Amino acid sequence: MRNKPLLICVVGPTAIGKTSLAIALAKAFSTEIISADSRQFYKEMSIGTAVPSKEELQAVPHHFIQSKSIFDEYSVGDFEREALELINEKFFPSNNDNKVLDSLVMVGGSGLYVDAVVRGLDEFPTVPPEVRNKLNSEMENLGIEHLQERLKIADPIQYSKIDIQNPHRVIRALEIFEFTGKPFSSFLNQKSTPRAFETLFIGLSADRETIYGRINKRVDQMIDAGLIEEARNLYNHRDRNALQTVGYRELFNYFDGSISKEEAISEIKKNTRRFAKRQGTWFRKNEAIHWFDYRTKPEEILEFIHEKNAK
RNA sequence: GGGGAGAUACUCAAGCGGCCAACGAGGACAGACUGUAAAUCUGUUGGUUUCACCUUCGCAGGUUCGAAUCCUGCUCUCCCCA
Repeated sequence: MRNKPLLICVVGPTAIGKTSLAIALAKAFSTEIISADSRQFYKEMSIGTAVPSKEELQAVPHHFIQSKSIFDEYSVGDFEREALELINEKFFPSNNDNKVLDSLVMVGGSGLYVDAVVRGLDEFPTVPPEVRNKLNSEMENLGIEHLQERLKIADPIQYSKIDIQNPHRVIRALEIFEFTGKPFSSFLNQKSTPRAFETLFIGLSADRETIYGRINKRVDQMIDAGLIEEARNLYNHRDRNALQTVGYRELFNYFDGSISKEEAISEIKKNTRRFAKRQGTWFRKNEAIHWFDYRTKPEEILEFIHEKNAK
């Protein structure tokens, strides 16, 4: 008999079948689903992010799906806080009338978001967007070298640790310094917050060819389902961060005439394949994941979880 | 039938006597990753016993100390005139 509740994390590359497995598991455990998918959060996007269908959403209570707007400022940190709060409330309700759950299912292909909930990030203050905007334009005008030099002085530790060629990394470290006056590295490795639940990772996998085949097929289905219209309605907001997303960017390029429709579609496929590759790289190094072939019956995985959980 | 242009690694494409296993781009593969993460960035991409050697630039010869680069013939592709 275990003493901590269980968070079952379903991970794997895009289009592998995480959604339906998660639903099967949640049903079996009479519990609910937390989405750890950095793009399914947004209510303005649905076809291109492959959010669960109406039926699927009705079958099991889902959290975080389409709960935000692309106009919101939303980050992994926010997600970690909100998800933890929710998990806590489900496992240890503050109100005695609420049902106590002893397990929850979390699904998602966003490695960093999953890890944030399971392992936690260090605490950083929220930096106002103007700080980053300023750094972005500084980079445009003066080049990355200039920012690198600044970081070298502001935070030599981080400077030697991060990929200095990567603007996102350099700017992030600098924005923390700019806003707080303290180096980014000084926020690292604060006290680790222990989780009040156990985590069990279930990974779905398939050989490369299979994944790619599924991706190609799914992209065609998205187009048939009206992705082009969905993207067209968002075209005016194409600069929003949430819309820096595979399936939308390529169509924006089609709308402004830089590529043809056919090119856009094959670019979506290509970029989705690359995305799946990066997901694989991220998850592969997580040794806690128990991998299953994508065709494995949910019952079999269920049995595995029960076995594992009894120990 | 006559005239012209060209054949370079997975693709496109530079190179026009030595600094070339061969610029660059694409693609593919691999990797990184603490609030932009479906983002962003990095590396590799002829072979091997990998700080060295071997085999490559349509094919076969030749010139040269030395050729992807020059010469000859052949094969194929494209364009123009008939």
